[in-house]
Amino acid sequence: MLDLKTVRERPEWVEARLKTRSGHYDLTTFYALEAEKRELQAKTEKLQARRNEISRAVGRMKANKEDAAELLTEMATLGPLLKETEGALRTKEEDLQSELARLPNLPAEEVPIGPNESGNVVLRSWPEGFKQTTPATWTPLNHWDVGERLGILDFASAAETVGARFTFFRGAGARLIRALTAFMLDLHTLEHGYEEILPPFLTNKESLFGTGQLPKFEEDLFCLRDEPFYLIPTAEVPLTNMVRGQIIDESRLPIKLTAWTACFRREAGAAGRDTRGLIRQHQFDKVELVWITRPEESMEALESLTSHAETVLKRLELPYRTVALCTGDMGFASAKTYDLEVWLPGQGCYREISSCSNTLDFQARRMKARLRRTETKVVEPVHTLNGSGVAVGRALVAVLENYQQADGSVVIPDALRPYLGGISLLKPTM
RNA sequence: GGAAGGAUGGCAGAGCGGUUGAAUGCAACGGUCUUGAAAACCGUCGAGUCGCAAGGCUCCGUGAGUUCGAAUCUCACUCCUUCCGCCA
Repeated sequence: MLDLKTVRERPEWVEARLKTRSGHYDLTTFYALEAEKRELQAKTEKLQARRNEISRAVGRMKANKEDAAELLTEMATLGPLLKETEGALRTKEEDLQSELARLPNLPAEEVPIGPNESGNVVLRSWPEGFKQTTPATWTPLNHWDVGERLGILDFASAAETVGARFTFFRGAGARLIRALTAFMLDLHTLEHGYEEILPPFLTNKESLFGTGQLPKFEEDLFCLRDEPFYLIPTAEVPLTNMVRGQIIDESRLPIKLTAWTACFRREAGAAGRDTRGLIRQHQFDKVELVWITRPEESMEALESLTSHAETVLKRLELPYRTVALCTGDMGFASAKTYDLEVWLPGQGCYREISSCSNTLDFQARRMKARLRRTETKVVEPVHTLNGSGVAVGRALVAVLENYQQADGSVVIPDALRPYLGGISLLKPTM
């Protein structure tokens, strides 16, 4: 949620910033609503003040056994009028709020301006001097071919029992998912200082509003038929909402949380895209990183958080690059986003494996998550950040494609071996 | 699922329908005292919103109702606690 004051006081700046995003945002109805609302508010409060005055006077007169008939007559007309005005104000406020809630965050000043992903800027690649070459003597396979030959990915069974965009991981495949998850959680908790959380995989409307998935992106979510719950599309939702409604002592910040969860997405707008393989599933595992910070430290925190996600890929020795998303490609709540894209030799391209965002106070305002300054006692919104550290399914894709050998076998990355009970090589079964 | 109780400020915990935005305690902050600290004492101490300001208005789980006036009365809902049943 944008700060109402900023939107009101710097309209041309806000509009210019919004214009750099994809989609167009017209603020004229917003400003009209805002003006009407303030007028109504002034009127309502004047009436309320009078009502309070009268009831105080009536109380005093009754105590003194005086006659309050005249005041009661005034209330007879003022009462209904007030009720009507209050109702109108309330409606207007709701309209205004829902206008405001539909506006995305303003991109930070340093974010490159661009219309879509073509405007993104590659900041760095790892390892340095990495060449996107493929072996001369053999052609790397797609991960789904690698996985099926190893007997660890079973798409057919999933299609049968559930439908498209689901997978059964079998044997070493299931174990690899578990190993990747444990490796990432250990890294973040033991070396990067995060608290591990195991949150609920269901959430409610309020939390989804807090992080910005609702009201605009309902069609991306799975919801239950008989209960008012949604399946989480990312652990960002429960983790960030842990501080919802709270006033946190400045001394307790930053709060750094990590969690493994399954994530559930409708992928409603992605029909026909990435239909094969693990890249775009309705359910996938992800290790998430969330920071709750003081405003002045959030941009630095974004660099740390991103480096923590990068460390996962470095330890797994997976080539990747770090990309600054441009204004046209950023998510709704984000003010600044870095994507990590991992190299997939089987497909000959880089694919997103992590997305790290600073939402500044955008989610905090929606959640009413605030901090209290130690010195001044002033209360102000916290800043929230989130990032994947990293997507587990896509990490498996990257391992399968990068570690495959000419004979169809897959070498287990060193970092994962402690989690795989000594397995160091997966051999094809067919 | 059944029964009972509860929901008030950072926490604890009062609150005859009318200066109660809310006693009291703790915590916190400022000060006095002290070489320093502790203790003691004095003071400050909820959030939001409108306004240049003075000041006004809103908020005691949520919504509706009764009333001139509701934290306080009525109804519905939500959540929490305890007991019973069921259950991974």
